[in-house]
Amino acid sequence: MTITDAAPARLGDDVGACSSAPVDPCGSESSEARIIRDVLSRVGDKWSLLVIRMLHNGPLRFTQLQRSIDGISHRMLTQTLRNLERDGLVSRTSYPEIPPRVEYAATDLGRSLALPVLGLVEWASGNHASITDARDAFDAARD
Amino acid sequence: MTITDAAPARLGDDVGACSSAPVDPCGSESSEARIIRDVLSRVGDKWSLLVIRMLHNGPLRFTQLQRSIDGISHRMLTQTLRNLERDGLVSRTSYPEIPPRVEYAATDLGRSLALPVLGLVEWASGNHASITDARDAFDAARD
DNA sequence: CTGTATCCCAGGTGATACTG
DNA sequence: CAGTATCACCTGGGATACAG
Repeated sequence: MTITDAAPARLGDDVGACSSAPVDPCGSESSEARIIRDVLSRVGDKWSLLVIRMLHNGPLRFTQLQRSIDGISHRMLTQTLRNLERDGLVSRTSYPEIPPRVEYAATDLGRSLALPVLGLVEWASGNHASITDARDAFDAARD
Repeated sequence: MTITDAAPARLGDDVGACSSAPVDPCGSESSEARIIRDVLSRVGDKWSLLVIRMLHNGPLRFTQLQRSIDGISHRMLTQTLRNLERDGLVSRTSYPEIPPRVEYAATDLGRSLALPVLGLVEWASGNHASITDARDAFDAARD
């Protein structure tokens, strides 16, 4: 986990903090980077988190999800659900009735993901204003 | 997600679905959804988190960052740094020397963001295997 | 060294129509 | 109701050249 690995010691060390090693230069950097990007490409798309979040309180049907998530298209909801199902974050239960009924629910893995995600949401809620202000200031200073 | 070169920062563009109620339309739902998407579009792009992470231990120069982050292009590093600076997550200090020297550092806001982000990274590290397994199983069952 | 501008392509996403 | 396929668009992002 974490960030404790290939950290170059501040300024001054100048060139090539890791230029001597013939193999695996810079240690496990790219490995962690890959994990970060991996989780982001999974959860960082436009809709996944919103779906995860909606399913956190209990199963929902396709149409219920579509109504709950403002702006999501039919196609993207299907696609998002497929990816989440594929990654074991959401389960799909189909009832062979007429008309068909399908319920989606968060798996344990999906619910465990919701925890750190909520941390991020909390940060976003708390610092949303700071970001907006900073952005306005930056744009204003750029005239 | 939105990192357009000179984007005029579109904020509340998610209207449409809830147009009837005169007060607090759609409840707090769409508001939270907007915040989630907002933070994700900021941090969920391909490079921002990696930059934030590299700057967590101390300031770095442009070239140091480029060498540290595997695969990032000149253009995207500039662009990512501008966006982070604009949002108050990174500070930029230019020393009028020859050749020019510019140092980037995480702001307090940037560092505070790193915390929940690390939670996500930790989750990713811990559950990476589960996801991969689930995916393999899903793909195998689909033959 | 740092930053900007241009060209260009792959991929994500919406609209729409069709099937079970 | 739920899912799939097709098309068309737009944006992210790499390569490259140029400027300060």
